[in-house]
Amino acid sequence: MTKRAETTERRRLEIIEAAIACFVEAGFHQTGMRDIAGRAGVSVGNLYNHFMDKAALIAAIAALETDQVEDFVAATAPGDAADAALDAFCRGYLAICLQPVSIVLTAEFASEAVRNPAIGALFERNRRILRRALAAILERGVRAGLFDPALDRDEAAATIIDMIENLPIRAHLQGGEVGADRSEALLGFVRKLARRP
Amino acid sequence: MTKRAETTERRRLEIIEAAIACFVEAGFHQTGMRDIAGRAGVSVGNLYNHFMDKAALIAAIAALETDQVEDFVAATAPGDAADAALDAFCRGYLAICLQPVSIVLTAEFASEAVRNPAIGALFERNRRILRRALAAILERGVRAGLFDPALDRDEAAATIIDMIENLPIRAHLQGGEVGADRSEALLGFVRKLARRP
DNA sequence: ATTGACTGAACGATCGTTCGCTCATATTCA
DNA sequence: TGAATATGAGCGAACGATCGTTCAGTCAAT
Repeated sequence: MTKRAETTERRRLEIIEAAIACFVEAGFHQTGMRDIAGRAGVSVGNLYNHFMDKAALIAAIAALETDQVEDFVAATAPGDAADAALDAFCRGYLAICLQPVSIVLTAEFASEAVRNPAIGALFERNRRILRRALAAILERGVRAGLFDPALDRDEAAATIIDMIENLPIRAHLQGGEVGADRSEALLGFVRKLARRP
Repeated sequence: MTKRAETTERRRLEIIEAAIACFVEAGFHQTGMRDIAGRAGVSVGNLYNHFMDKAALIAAIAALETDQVEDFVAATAPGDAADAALDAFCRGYLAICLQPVSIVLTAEFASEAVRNPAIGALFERNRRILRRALAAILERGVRAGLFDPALDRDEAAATIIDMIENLPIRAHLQGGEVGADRSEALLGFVRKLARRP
């Protein structure tokens, strides 16, 4: 890669990070291009050399999240026992969702996705990656006789992911923290949901 | 009530309903006061005779939701057996959340609440009413020996409410509907979560 | 005679985006 | 290799549109 292309990519990332910071603080629609430019230490006009428009910036952030999710899913070892894998998946994804960035952006993306199909597709794509990985763990557990054979794997996976994503948001709204007790309570619910009757 | 006060209140409701319709279509921050005024068949200036500002309009909608939630909670008969009451609560609240208005507004309020403390307080108030009612049902079930005594009533109640609220949103994003199968799957998860081991 | 619902033009601020411009770097050619 | 050319990152003023809000004025109900 040439030196020019390197600095361009670095700048691109700087802009994305500035945009994330702004969106977290103020939300998509309350953040202006001038806010992002100012935070990134760049002119307004230059934003448009790196991104077609504001929507492209939002999409780039969603794409960055896809990378993070794919890395996480790839790191969940498929060799472990299913019950241990389920625990590891929940703990790992909860750790991701507990980041302040995630808390706000998840809520922000969700509300945007409900109305904006383009964002909705990107959002749904991330969810599908997670859902499939978790459903595979559940399937493995059912085959091993660990989990309830009557379990609807896909629906259960989607429900568990929702539970994990919502815990930090809920805690944030109640003004509290997600301590070890709450994490363990969540894990208990998940285990109970998967366990055979 | 005088005739004047009557028409004023009717007008106030018309404005709120117009605002809801706009917010559902476009979201809080993409909806202008002119959009609301136009939809309500009223001048922009007149909006400010009924509501201090845009935030007051949003708050009024949240207050309307509080009424709906309180009515629902009051209607859940405390005489029923706890397991039947749990079913009824879930089905009833799911029916509320399945309304298109709820789907979008729930997501919209959640993302707004994360950042805006005033809205967050209103939002959290509605959640608390629901949480307490459901926690009471769980408590009754535990006392009757129907539910798991080790259950964290509050945390379980909050989790169940999240599950119910998220099912319609998730289905909407996936482009599908919430049929009887999905509703029943959700109910199964809830029962499993409450059941004693 | 007084009140207050109602109108719509107007205000200043801010929005996303464009555009003419400069300048450092990369590429091409003598 | 050195000079000429092409490229695109970067700037910031300016554009038209739209934002939430105000206000002087009208008119029907009290």
